[in-house]
Amino acid sequence: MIDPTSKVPLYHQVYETLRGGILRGEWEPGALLPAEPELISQYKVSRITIRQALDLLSGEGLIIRQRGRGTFVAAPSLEQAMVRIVSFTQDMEQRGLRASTEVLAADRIPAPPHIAQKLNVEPGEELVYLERLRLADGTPLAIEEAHLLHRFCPGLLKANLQNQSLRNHLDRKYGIRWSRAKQVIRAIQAAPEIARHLEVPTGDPLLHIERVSYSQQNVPVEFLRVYYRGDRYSLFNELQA
Amino acid sequence: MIDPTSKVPLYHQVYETLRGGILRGEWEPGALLPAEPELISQYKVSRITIRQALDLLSGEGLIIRQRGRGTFVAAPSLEQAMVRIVSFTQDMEQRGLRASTEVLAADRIPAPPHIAQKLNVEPGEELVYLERLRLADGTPLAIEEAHLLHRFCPGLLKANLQNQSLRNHLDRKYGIRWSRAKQVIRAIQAAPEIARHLEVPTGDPLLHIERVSYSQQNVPVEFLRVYYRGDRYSLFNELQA
DNA sequence: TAGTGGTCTAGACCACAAA
DNA sequence: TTGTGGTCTAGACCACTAA
Repeated sequence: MIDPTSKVPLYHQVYETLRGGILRGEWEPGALLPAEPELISQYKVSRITIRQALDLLSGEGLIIRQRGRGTFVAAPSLEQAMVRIVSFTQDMEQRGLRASTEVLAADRIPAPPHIAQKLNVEPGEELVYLERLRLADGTPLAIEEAHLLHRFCPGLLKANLQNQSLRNHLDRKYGIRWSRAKQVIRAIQAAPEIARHLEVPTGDPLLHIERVSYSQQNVPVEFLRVYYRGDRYSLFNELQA
Repeated sequence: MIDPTSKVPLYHQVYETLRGGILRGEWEPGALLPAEPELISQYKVSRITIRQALDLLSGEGLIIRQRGRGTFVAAPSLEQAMVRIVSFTQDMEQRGLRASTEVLAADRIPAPPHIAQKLNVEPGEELVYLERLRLADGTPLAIEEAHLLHRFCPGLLKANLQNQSLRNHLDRKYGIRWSRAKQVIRAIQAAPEIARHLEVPTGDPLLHIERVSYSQQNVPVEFLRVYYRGDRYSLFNELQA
């Protein structure tokens, strides 16, 4: 499973392997991971290398290590929505809600200047514009306006995005996976159009997030605007000294 | 400087020492830290131990390591406000604004049930209540309502908190330092009283943060509510895949 | 007592940056 | 070429947990 001749560091290969297993759900939350000596013989690397991989997982909050007991898979937490790129569906699951989606608009548009700038392309570059209403337990919770660089995902509009996650589709059809994203969080008033879709009065407070997502090649590919109903959505995080 | 007989791990002592130096500003942002071999001879520990300390600092974003060049002190970023416990003054500095404060209320009150619960004490326990208007470049930006457990900071109300940071005062007089904090971020409407102080219309959107801060003994000591003007304040952060 | 993760060491080779 | 940080090893002792 681990390739010692690869240019990817061994500890990172171990990390990716374990991380994949955890995210794919091969171990339930709370499950005991193999002990360090077992991982050593399984992957044929030294203890320090194994521990380097576990350190990464622990730093991400994916595992919990307890001296004398073992290493456990952590339960996904609400705080992950502020640290990790999480899909709407995953986010809702963690909150104990059922997610559904309604596509409001799907078009090809030329990039307006301010969006072109965030995506680091020329104004007028062709974008895929996707506007979706996100519901939690059947009630409107958020509106997402995605702007994707068309040249990275031609033909995306032909896909059925009502029932299929955009994230999976980008991965499977175009090989696009996010590596990281930067976002800005604000409180704003609901514009009439948005308010109507979210079924709140115009002017109600919304939690607004603007996010630029970068592909694994570290290229900005998506500019996303999300409007969450202020009365139904909040963010959690933990700060360090 | 490093005590090998201490029960605190060596790497953590090195980490604390370097971290303190960086936070106290002994190195300017962008400054070159001593190279690893130098730290080894300086602290008389092995390279792995030094690197363990540097890994922590790097994970916090306090340093940037570049192969072949060296290790540099990172410039404080706006994103730190979402990862680290940052004072209002520090936050404003990073945004290029001048911070000032007006004390609106300072009292001793019995803990209301919902606050008592967050602080893990009985309702009625005595609290120090401190309401402050925070200004940026002379204009109202936020209102902070702090609730502190009185028994940890008796006599706090006698202090001059107009010109002195609460954080420094708690540290110097009571030995209270925050180790971590949990917070919830929401978008809400400005209530009339808050709106008046912030000089915005009632009902305007505010970014609202509720935070419980834990002392180094891991005891919740402060419950804080902050109301930021939505038009003048936003949060930044970076997400990982 | 046996097994777990936590800490620490000395030493090695590598890739990258700068002079 | 020199010095930097990046990776990796084998081996050791310790503290904690659970049986």
